[in-house]
Amino acid sequence: MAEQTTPRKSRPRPNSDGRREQIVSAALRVMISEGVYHATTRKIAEAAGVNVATLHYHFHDKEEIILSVMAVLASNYRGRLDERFSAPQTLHDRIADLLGFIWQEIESAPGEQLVLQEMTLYVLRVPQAAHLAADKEREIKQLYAECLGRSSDVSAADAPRIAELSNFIYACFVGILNQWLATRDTALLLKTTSQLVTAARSLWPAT
Amino acid sequence: MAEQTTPRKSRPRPNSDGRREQIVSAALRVMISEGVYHATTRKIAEAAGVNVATLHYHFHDKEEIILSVMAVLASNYRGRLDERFSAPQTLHDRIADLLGFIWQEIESAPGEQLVLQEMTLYVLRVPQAAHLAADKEREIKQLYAECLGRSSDVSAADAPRIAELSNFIYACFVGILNQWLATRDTALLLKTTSQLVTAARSLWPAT
DNA sequence: ATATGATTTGGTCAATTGATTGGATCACCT
DNA sequence: AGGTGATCCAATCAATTGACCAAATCATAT
Repeated sequence: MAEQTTPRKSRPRPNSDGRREQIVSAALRVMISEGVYHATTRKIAEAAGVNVATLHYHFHDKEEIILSVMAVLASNYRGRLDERFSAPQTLHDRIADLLGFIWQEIESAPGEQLVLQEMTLYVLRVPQAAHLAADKEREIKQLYAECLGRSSDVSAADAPRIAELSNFIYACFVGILNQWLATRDTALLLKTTSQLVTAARSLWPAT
Repeated sequence: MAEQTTPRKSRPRPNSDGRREQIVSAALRVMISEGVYHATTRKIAEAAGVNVATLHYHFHDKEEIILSVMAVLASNYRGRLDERFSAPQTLHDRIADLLGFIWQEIESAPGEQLVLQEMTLYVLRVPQAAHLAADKEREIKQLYAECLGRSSDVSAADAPRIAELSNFIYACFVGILNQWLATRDTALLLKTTSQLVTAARSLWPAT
């Protein structure tokens, strides 16, 4: 089995560098165009330009590929959210900015969002992977909480209430996203999102 | 092909009454325990106690069975929501009551809710059935709007704003439901739902 | 250059899948 | 009783799928 995290080790190896990433990337492309459940090993291999057996050389089985795609999606999202929101801002403004950023993420890659939703339901049916759904929830909520918690007018003592607010925003926006995936009604999404901004602000009475 | 809507016609038939319902019900049971994507014709036939070929006698193909299950789920939901909310009530109270009712629906049949979510994503990958996802959205929103619109302190002229409010409540609660399906954290769902009640009320300033 | 181990490949297997066929069975009519 | 059409079933087909194997290929160390 190949190592994926450390690109170079003491023992030299033939050039399989980045092959896992290449396969995972191809798998994501297939999933975007055909859906998680129709992403077969053959389609993935073809999209990656490698033989089907090569998939099983770098990955134990198909499920490991799927879960790797999920990890990559989550990691990408985390990265993009992290490298933003450095300038000081009031909570009031930051709530609107955060939701605007999330919408921008969706608009720029709607296929990935649909895959992410499919993936969530997928892991719920795999007993040994079901915890990944809850893990993803917790992680994203944590990111939102950090983002909102660093607002200029929020103190560290507000952390618990910020966590509650972040959870509310996250949970509700997932629903708005689901609605958009089903209807592709962008005007409606923007309208509902602005309602969510208003509602979220109303949940934060000044201390 | 058998007729499903009219149980009795002028021309008499052998005893296949209710066979479609029997098969659809078995399909739903399989989907609840194994997921929409793992509901094979053989498992459905076994659960229904009939031969696999009988499935194709009553249904054109497997997809027709799946879509029938979706129709049944939506119809059941519509029915249960409709036969409630007859007593007069203020909008303030009705918002909380509606969300309480929805949670009760989920709690009493969580498996069906997961299937419904899977079904929504399923139809989005079937071009000729993708419109069903948007249809479902519109229908449920319509139900919520009717429910809230019949509040004692709401006039017919408020219809557009009631529609907006209903959409907000529906969209957000779908997100809360998704979170609960992933985490099964009931305490969190109740907390977030009460936040949604507060937020929704704040979106309705008295005219 | 040759050996060595990592990597890739074509070919293949066993299992599962949705769907079909032809005949058997049933209820009802004359 | 015999006919008729609807209904059901055992058996099977063709396609797809995930996984595996033995041989070929490649990169590097010696």
